[in-house]
Amino acid sequence: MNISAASKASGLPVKTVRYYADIGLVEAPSRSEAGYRNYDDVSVRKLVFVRRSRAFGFSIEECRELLDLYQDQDRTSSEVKRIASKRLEEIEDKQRELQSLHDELAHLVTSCRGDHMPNCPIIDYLG
Amino acid sequence: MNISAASKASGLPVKTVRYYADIGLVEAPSRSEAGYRNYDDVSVRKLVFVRRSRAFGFSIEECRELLDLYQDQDRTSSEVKRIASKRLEEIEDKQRELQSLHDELAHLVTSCRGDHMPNCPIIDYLG
DNA sequence: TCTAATCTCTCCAGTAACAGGAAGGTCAAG
DNA sequence: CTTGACCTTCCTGTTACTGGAGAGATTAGA
Repeated sequence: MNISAASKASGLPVKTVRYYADIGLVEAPSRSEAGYRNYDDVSVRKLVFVRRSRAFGFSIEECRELLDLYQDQDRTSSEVKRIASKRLEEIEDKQRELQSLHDELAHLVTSCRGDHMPNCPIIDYLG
Repeated sequence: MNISAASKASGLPVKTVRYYADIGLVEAPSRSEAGYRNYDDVSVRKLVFVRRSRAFGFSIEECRELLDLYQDQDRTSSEVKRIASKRLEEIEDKQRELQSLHDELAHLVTSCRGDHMPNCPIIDYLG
């Protein structure tokens, strides 16, 4: 399987697949005579794993840890849960932050008439 | 007012104040004989304006637009409202995304026992 | 007045996670 | 045999700063 086949199978852009190999996250198991990367099903499964992890917002380093645990038959689920819980807390923090930003900005936008006059509560608030 | 005084007055780090001058966002009105930046109240007000705008998540380019409108006596509030509404929509998009991530991840975390066994629904889901 | 500490300056590098593009080799089809 | 679609590596750019080096300026204290 060359890189574009692996790209399609994993759902990641070719550039990203190559990048993950560069940083030692998911490398192609071998190279062709001409130097082309050869991917197999195992590597593609790892790429998919990383894609899904990234979709949850895990950083590359966290993906590396999760990938290690994925491959470790002696892992404990508590290790996985710790990483996931940490991410969940980050999400909740971000949600609270966005909520307060939203409320404040929505209030300002509502109170702005949005007409041809210069007077604007949004600008007033920022200035 | 030298740069550290402006930093304190605006609530922005010295590095950031210098950076904003570098990119032509908020420049010091003058320089001392030795080349030190001299800030005045007007510039500090602009720095505060940018700090508050950034806190809402406006990009530097949006801050530039908002700052222009701030200083433009002939602005229309509709221009301001358009930019703010755009940002508000981005926030709402992000909120929806985070909400679905949260629900999914929270479900997984809840269903993971977090014990010494390798079996883990989080890993199963990602793999 | 000398000195040491604390400014300030400019310039360069690094961050996260890729994306875009150039230059050049490879492969399959017609 | 050529054409077009691949593949390779390497370099640059993205966002909004932050950290640090090296060097000059200023200020407080002895």
